[in-house]
Amino acid sequence: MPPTQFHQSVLKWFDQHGRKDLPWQQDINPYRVWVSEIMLQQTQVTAVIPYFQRFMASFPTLADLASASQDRVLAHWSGLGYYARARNLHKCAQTVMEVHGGEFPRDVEALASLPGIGRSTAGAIASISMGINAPILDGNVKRVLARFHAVDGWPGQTRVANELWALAEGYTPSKRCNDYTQAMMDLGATVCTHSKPRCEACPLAEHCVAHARGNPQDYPGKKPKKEKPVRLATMLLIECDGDLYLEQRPPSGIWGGLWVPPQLEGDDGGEASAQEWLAAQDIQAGQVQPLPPMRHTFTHFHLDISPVWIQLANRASLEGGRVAEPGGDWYKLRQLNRPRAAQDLGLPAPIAKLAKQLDAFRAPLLAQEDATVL
DNA sequence: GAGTCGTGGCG
DNA sequence: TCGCCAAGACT
Repeated sequence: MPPTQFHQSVLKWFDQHGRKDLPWQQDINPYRVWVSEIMLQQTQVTAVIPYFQRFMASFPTLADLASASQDRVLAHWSGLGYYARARNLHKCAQTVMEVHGGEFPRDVEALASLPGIGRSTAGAIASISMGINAPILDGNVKRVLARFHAVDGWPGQTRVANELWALAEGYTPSKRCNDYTQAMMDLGATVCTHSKPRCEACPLAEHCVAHARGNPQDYPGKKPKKEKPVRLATMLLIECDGDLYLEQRPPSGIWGGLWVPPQLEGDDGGEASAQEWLAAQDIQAGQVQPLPPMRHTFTHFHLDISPVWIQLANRASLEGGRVAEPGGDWYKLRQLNRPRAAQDLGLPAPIAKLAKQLDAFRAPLLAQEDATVL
């Protein structure tokens, strides 16, 4: 099928069925498109929309983002995952301000050299917000092209990726490249879906090899799977008079820069381990009580969490035992559990959940204490 | 090339 | 409940 016919079919379909009302499709400019593309990496549209809205309300321009603190940027990312995206986003904003005079370079390679922007994201920003003829190859486009040409193999392999990039480049039109880019993503997201593709609604079905073979679901090839290892952690929910003690994670790695309770890694002893830890730290605690364990699954491992609620009579008892480890701070549970937009703190999703559980756990006990006093 | 890096939804 | 996966990039 000649490229001209291919993109004409796709554009015609887009005019009738494409999405045009997503938040980042309004008031299009490189900044908004860039933020949306970063948020949408490995993340579905429905999850991104509220984050994008809050983000734009707080950081309307590139300059606003560049001058914000990393903590505040991470707080706006809290719950969205892949936090390196937020750290790179912040760094990228500052780079564009300092190196490019506050304007994104109108050049795909220059875009791709910026932090957090790879080849595909650079193509999306360039085509959608600048009208530059540049191909993209995100998960949607990979799926559409792999099926259309029945490309065998997993796209993680260089050979397969090169093949798909060549196809993507060959089909990208010089006119309406912005609509074409959006159209291919829409087609992959709404018609050529990974399970139960709606081939009857596809403008390319007539010439699609996988459709002709009757096995579109077999493309693209699946990534070879591996067992996810299980890691253990006892999380110490140290609480004093409604405040929770949290520490900031190191700048890179899991939950980099986010706030979490002290944890005993590789240990699921729960209450017993917590007691041991308290004794070793020479900390006098009040009540020590286990909360229901939870499993949190990352891309490449399971984390089995044993939360323990540790009540302290006063904060000094903790500070006395942990003077060697500064960097922690106290946060009001009530504040941690406010709606996300009001938060000023980046919390990983399971930690936010734990904070809520702890609050719920404490409520009836507090009521009981009040009743006893009366 | 293989690992690392989150989270929520869905079958 | 559980595995798979969704608008990838970086080391």
